[in-house]
Amino acid sequence: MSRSTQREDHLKALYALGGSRDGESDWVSTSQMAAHLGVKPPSVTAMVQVLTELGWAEHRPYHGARLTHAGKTLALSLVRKHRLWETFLVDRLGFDWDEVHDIAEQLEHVDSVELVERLDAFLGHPTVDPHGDPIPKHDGTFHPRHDAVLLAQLEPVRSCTVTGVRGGDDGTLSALKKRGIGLGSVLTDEDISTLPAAWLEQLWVRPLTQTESQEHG
Amino acid sequence: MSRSTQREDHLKALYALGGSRDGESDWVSTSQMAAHLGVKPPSVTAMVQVLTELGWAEHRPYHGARLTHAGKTLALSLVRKHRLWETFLVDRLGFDWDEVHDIAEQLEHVDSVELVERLDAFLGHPTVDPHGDPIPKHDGTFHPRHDAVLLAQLEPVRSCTVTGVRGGDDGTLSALKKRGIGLGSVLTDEDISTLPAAWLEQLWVRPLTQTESQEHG
DNA sequence: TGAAAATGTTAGGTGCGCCTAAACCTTGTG
DNA sequence: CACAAGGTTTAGGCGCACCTAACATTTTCA
Repeated sequence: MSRSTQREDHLKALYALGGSRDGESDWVSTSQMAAHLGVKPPSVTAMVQVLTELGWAEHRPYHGARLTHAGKTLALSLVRKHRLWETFLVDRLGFDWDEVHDIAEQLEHVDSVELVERLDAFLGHPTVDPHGDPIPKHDGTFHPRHDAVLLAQLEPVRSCTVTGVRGGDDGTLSALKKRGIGLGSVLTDEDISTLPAAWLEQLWVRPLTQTESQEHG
Repeated sequence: MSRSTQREDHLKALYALGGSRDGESDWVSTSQMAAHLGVKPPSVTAMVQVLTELGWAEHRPYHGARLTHAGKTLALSLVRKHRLWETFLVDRLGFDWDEVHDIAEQLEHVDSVELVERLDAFLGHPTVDPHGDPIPKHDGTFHPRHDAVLLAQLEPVRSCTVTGVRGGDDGTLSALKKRGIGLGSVLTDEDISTLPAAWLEQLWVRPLTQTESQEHG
């Protein structure tokens, strides 16, 4: 990979683990990042120091690292590329949603601003990727996610439609597929009670409307 | 770039410079490759030795290197990827034909057989890329190039249509574009006599049919 | 509160692709 | 036929990202 691919991967890890709240990102520990990236903690320490010198992260030794504003902007542009490519792979090339992560991972490191913008236009400026995750706009802001909530926060628990999967590693995705769960799937109360607890924090859902509820009894 | 990107680039250089005749490739000198790849000769020597160990090239010290059959097959799969991506960039994303080389260079190193085959299908199994160069099929053979000949071999010289550009570095391509020459351009006898001599070896052309000749006086 | 356990960083080393400088062919010429 | 000129390979280093082992700090809980 090009010299900067590693930097980009660490930046993305920081974004993925540090939370993307409005305002500031959370502090992320070295070993968390190491686990996420499949390397050993000392490697992360070294890389985080580079990111710090570049002004993309700040590092409190023994406590963790987090993105600066500049770093977050950059991370968002990577997320944007990743999700646009995933959309291309699924919508245009017909891949399944659980097959595209690794390929998009490689495609997202292709360096050309023009390419991203043309791809975006070609796809019709999509607002969410095939996993239901929102695609950042060119300026780094998100299209608002309408009425979706995490399944764990659905109160009271009732029937709902799956609108997205948070995180979205291929393992979870194929497990979901095996159970017949995809974007747009309808989950009944009983369905929900039989799901692995971990998934409650991963599934974005939208409660069914009155009409929809009737159709699904 | 991933560990193997360098190997792939050297392999492609060997293919590009060694000629793609049916049968055997020509011997290519270390410094030729070095110039082509933008590195120094000793680096090429080292890499060629690696390719030799992998069974992709043979090396006669002080004389040069050439592809083995296995190496050629691999090189062709890279050429295939490159040209399919170029086709995508021009036909689907609307890039100009002289802008796409560098981007395709990066895209071609993405590692996924499935991706290439789906891209091929998505593009409608094209037989030539936007420069008019033939796209190798999955099995490494070429679609036959119909009646095209290099302009230098056009005998007798007469009006013709441009069907391809050999080599196709971005410099030559934009020079061509500046003179209004692209795929499908018609060149008259006079046009041809004013072209830089170097281009005669680079332009693939097809003589005009009777009917076409009349239209262009 | 003061170890022991858990976590993070520094030190030192490896592989890879690249470089420059020096030693080594091969070739063309007197 | 020798030797100068030119291209090629070997020798020796460098930067980068990674590792393991050793050291430093923070956290946990008796």
